[in-house]
Amino acid sequence: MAELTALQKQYILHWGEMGTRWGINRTVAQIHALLYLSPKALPAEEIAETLSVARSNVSTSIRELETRGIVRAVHVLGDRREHYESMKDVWEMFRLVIEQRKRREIDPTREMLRRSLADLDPKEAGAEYTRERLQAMAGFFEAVTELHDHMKSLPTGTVRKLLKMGAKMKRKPS
Amino acid sequence: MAELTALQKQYILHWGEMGTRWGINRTVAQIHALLYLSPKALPAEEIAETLSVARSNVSTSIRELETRGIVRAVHVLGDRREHYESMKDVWEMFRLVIEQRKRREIDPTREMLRRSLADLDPKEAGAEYTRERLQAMAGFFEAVTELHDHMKSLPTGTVRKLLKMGAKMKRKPS
DNA sequence: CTTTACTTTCGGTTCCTACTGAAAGGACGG
DNA sequence: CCGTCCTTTCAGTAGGAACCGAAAGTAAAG
Repeated sequence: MAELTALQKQYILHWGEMGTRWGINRTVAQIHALLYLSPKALPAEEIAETLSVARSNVSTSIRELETRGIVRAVHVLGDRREHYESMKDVWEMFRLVIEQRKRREIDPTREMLRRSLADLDPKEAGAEYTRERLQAMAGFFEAVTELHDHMKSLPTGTVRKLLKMGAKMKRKPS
Repeated sequence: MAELTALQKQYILHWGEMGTRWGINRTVAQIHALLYLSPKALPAEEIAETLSVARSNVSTSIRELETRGIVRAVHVLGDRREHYESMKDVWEMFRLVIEQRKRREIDPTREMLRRSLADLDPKEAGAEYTRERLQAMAGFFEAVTELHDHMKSLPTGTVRKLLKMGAKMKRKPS
């Protein structure tokens, strides 16, 4: 994996670029792409060389990927260095990512909305209208949460099926 | 709406903060929050004052919200200024956002993966493994796209129902 | 046609995040 | 217990996005 094929380069660059659009650090995303394509675990040193980034940068990035649970360290006999490998199950990977994203992007707002609705003083000017708006918004966040909670308890395969089913449901929408 | 209640302030600040986590500009998100809570359309000037941001900043932000289709200008009799109001249907709003997000975050990768799989030279070193990885990844992106395409053709109410159904499906997963 | 009210564009500044290189911090082998 | 190998931490820097205020642009009113 020391030498990258044109295709691998393209994939890694693209993934890095997309990462930024998903709010993920470019280097982090690139490292993930590299590890995902690599048949064997790689030491940090090699990652740094292959991607031409500072060794320290690799360290912090790997750390983030580890916390997210999509990269882990493995040990190779006769080598003192840590080697890193990416999770290969794509569906499971995105399940993780989505769960984390929900925690960061959905839950806080859902709670804020609940609190707001509880705190809302009916005597306040325009309380009527405000309540209406907040409730509409809260409805959405509650629904998303509910759906997510059900899905996360299912194994990967089932989720895949569920998506397929949802796709078919179009035909008899009633 | 010139004077904000504590609750409204809280909502606007929170929404702005969340915006940054969703990759949306803080000011843009705040303006949206303000308009969403406002019973009547507001002129840019008033938005700027209420949020304490530069008038020009409001201009560009409003523009972005307009392009996304979640804010529009309306005219008030006897007033030369443009007044802006937010879309109030939350579900429709997120449908828009998700669609745009998909265009930016899913489609390009899906295409890249297709191209890569087409270009993949079987004689290349490790082509076997690379193909396997790419295919797994592509499978996910194709599934997401398929699901989205079906959903976007449905009216808001149906999507809401669909989500509810998905939630129930847990009980008989077969 | 000119004035006035309003909006947008644009160059410069500020702020924030990502990245580097150097130094400090483990841990293993001898 | 010292030296070596590897990893992490940290302060400083560079690059980019957001924001401001001034200037230019547009359109309605008189």
